[in-house]
Amino acid sequence: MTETPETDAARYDFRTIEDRWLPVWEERQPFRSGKEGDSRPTKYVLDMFPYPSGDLHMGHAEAYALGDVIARHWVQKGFNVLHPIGWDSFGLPAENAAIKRGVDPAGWTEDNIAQQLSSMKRYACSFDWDRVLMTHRPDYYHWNQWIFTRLFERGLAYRKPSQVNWCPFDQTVLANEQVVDGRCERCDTLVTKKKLTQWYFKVTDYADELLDDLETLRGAWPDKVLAMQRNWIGRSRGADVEFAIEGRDEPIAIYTTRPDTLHGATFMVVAADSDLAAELAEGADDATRAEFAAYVESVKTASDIDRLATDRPKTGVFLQRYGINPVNGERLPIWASDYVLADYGHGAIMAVPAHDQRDLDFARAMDLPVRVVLDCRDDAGEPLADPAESGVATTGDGVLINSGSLDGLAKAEAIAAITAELDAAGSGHASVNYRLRDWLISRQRYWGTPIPIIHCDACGEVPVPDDQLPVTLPPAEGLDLKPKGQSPLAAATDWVTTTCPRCGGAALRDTDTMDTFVDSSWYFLRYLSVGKTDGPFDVEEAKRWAPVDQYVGGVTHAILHLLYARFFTKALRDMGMIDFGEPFSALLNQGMVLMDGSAMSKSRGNLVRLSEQLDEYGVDAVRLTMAFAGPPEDDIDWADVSPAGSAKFLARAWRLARDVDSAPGTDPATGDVALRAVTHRTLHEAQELIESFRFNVVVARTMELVNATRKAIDSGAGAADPAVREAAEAVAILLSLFAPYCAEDMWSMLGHEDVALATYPAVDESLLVEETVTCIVQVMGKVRDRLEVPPGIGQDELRELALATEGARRAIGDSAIRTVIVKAPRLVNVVTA
RNA sequence: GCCCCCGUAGCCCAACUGGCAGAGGCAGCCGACUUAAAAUCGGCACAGCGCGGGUUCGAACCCCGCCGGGGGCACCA
Repeated sequence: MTETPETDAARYDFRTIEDRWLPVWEERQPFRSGKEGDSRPTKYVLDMFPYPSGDLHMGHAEAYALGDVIARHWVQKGFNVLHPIGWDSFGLPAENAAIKRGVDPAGWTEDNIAQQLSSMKRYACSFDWDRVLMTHRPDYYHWNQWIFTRLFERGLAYRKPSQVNWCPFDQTVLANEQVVDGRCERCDTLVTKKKLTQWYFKVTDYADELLDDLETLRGAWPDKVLAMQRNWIGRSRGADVEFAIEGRDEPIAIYTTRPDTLHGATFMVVAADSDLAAELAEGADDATRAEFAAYVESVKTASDIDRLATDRPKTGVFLQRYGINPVNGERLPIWASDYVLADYGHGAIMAVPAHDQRDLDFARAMDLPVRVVLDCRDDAGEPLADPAESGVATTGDGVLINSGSLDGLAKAEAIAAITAELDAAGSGHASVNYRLRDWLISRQRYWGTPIPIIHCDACGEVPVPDDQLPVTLPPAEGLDLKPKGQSPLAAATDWVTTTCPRCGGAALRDTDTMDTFVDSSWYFLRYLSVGKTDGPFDVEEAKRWAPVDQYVGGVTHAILHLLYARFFTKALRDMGMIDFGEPFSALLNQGMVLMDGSAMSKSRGNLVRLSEQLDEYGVDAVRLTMAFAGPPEDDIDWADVSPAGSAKFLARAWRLARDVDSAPGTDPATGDVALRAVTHRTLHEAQELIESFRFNVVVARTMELVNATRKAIDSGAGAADPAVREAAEAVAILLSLFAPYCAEDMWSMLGHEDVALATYPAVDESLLVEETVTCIVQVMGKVRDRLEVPPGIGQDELRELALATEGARRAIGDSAIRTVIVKAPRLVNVVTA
């Protein structure tokens, strides 16, 4: 071991630098955004807020690194940037931790928040620390309750009994969105069905708008997310058709997207678990009733397990009842089956086995007739095989046959014709259906927002008056939080027992809590007025800042959270509280951080701890690695990237600032032109690259600039050249987006303060024009020569120069020239005969 | 089954949206400095763009068809 010749101060050491600047930033708070009299134009950059389960992990590190690049860039571009953070702090993990360790969920949550907050500060996130919110605090969920009440008043929050998704492990209901592959999103338990009366938000009222407004986000949101939202809403157009039922006064309505195939209906199917099926079975004989009852029982217990299996054989029960086809008076047997869903359309269908695969499968299983009413052809114009024989339904467009007045028509015409016919006859009409269901928000859990409703025997559901909000959670102490099918709040007798706000009589509080997605559906508005006590947010502040200009977060929320936030935004708009209908004008989805090809997990043994990476390579190197790894949407495999390489680069950049040997404020105009050109080209390009999220390329360009500057110092203009200072300052400013500590230290060595607030340097356009450009000379598309030409060269002049080149002449030889393509100043292509 | 996205050096990734396949980095190799090493500085090599057709003067880029990988939805009538 020998002494290093350099002193500490002359050597890049991330630990020293982090220790130096963290307290300074803590003191200066450069990212406070609510200052009085700030006339800069506004930008709202939002990172999805974290759930406080443990410390920050690599995924957070990526998300916040990328969000920070955007926020910091807009600050340097002269915007008043709002970049807040908070915690999505209600939810099952806190409750489960509480059950497991016997601690208070509130304490557990607050501890984790404190730890994450401190990690965020170390990570140099450019958050405005004056605007922090936490959804588990009464001053936040107060306004969940207030908004709930407004939705209730408008009929957008309502209670209904229905078959709900039930997680037997967590002992709570789940939204459709929280059921993944038939399993509970949280605990992976198979989900079953249960009939319960629950609270819903009427998202379906906005189905059309939620779908149509996606158009306005095209280009600003990832196509993938738009497609997923479109899919989820699942609008389908078709017709409702009424079938008279023998022995029943009322007809049954069915929904179909193919009313043109009405003549091909050979039976009807109702959802086995629907009220309609039960009612129809009631009118059948004893044997049928018994068979039906047994079938329904088997469907209920096994449905979600079996639904996972594809190509499951069709099952069902003939109800011994008949419907009448309105177009031809035929008697159609009515079956009950689980392949028809109770909560889509009318829970009943007409079955056209020839032209619907599911109906055909059922028909073949039950030996029901198949009637072809479409003449379908393959690409060669040959008729397709008879579905009854082949087992393959012909679901294409085809031409109608065996269909009375529709014969000879194509699909679209036939649909129009039959819809008009049904309409005239009063037995049907065009109709629209959605895959989207209303949002079930009731949860039988403790750690959430109490639903602000009082149940009164005399008055029914009575909302808690605004002046009695918030309805705060009773202390967890003494309550058994273990899942038991009923909310733990029900056991808080003193809390539950109350009086009716309307009649003053004895009444009970609703004991369910809200889905935590309610919390995150409007939090972006609460940031604008975190301390406000007389409303959820200030309308004027919303006008000033919202909607969010740039939202950054994981694609895991592509459906749930974004759809709900969009719904809330539209509802709040209709209440007159905001004047826009879409919450997030632009969306960036970062990828995941993997290790060795798969998601990190302790059990898999491939967990990379953020804190350890930060200790080993420093905050800056980790952040830079996140940005440099590739396009932000791509997953990063931590095994493929090199935080050590990033650290090395940062040291190299840092040494530029150390080596600069000219005074601050030196006019760069007299500096080395070649280096200046590189600097200005980099600054010019970087802006566009950042604004199109190509951060990896920005870093690469910055590396080039560092290399060019190093070269200028060592073997060119020298450390005292003004261009070297200009370049080093540009490096510091660009690097501040990715590596704030290193950049701040460089900036300080260069004689300045607060690199985060430094103005993005003006690009000197004159330095961007190149003296000469290389023109490639092709013959028949192959490169044969090159020319150095002025960028403004004319087409004709360039053609002549190119034709005269040695390479071109040799390649052309004796051939006649047919055409010469000239794209001045970069290319000439000679086409020979 | 349906719908999206992606295949460029050993690896991560660029390519002015149709014009010289290579910017940057990792790993590798060589050299300078060093007694030696680390650090640093300088240099080098490596793919013909998943495959096959088509359009074009010209295709990594556009079109068609395959192959491979990833993701979403999935009995929604």
